Amino acid sequence: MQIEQSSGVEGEDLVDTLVQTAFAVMAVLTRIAAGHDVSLTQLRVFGILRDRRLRMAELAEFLGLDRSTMTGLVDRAERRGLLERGRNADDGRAVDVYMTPAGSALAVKVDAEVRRALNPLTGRLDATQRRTLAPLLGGMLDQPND
Amino acid sequence: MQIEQSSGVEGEDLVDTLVQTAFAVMAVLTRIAAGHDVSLTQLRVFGILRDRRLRMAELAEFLGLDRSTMTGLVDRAERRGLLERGRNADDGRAVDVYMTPAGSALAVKVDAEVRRALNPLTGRLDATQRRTLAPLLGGMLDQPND
DNA sequence: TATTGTTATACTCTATAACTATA
DNA sequence: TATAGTTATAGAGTATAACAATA
Repeated sequence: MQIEQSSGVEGEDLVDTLVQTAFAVMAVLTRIAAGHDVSLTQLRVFGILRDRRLRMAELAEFLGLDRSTMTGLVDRAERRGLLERGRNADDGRAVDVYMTPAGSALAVKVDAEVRRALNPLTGRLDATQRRTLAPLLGGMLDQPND
Repeated sequence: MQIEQSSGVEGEDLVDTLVQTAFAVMAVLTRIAAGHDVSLTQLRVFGILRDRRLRMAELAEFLGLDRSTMTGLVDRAERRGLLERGRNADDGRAVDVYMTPAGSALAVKVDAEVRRALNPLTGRLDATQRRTLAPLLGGMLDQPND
């Protein structure tokens, strides 16, 4: 399996390559996120809340994290003015979370940087290869994993 | 970019798909690692030390982490009998790290689990697609990123 | 009674700065 | 003087258990 981003990719199988690709992509994301003093998890939060307003519990569900973990995560982002909490109209127990304009602006900037960073990676493929790769990866993701 | 593992992959571009794939793969790795009470970083250490004995500084370099971070990382793994420290023959300042038999055994077990978990993912592709995908991803990884 | 979110607590990962032992 | 590793410290991410407020 080789859980590292070593470069030599020749005879290994698809799983090896998948794992190496995943680590390479995560390294890029982590580096860009760190450049804006946000964590990978916060990046995911921004992606999820881009066009949604969710309750804490729903956000936790999306992220696969415990509800108690969300408190600190949202606390820190709120303290920096990137997220905000608000009341939920339907349920007095629930707390909604949503992006602030500053948070959205940061998300857009990070998105652009990620594209700029990853494009040279995907750019090593020619147009035909790119058109081939996307649906192949997409096909793998189509169904949720066990 | 959509930094989340939502399922709908239709019109997005290759970068989106790549990021989603990376998150999906990392989720699998994290879950399996957690099942054995090891972190993703420790999994990477096992991958790197599989067939090598490295100095602390070299291991840090491979992982892209600070040397001070390695101390705790190796401490915890050593305390659990998965790694060991030893003297370096050439340099009295250096400390070598290497897998114990127990560590290697765990690495083999985790490796098998990862393959079992990821194969259904790759298994959704037919043989031709699999033969196409591997070299495409490999081509992207061939050169180190900026 | 059950659910939502928070708090208290504990552990891991991570970095920076200061220290020691060796080169 | 420079390098290797560790320690001290601080902050983020994560989970479990206990709790208050609401349903």
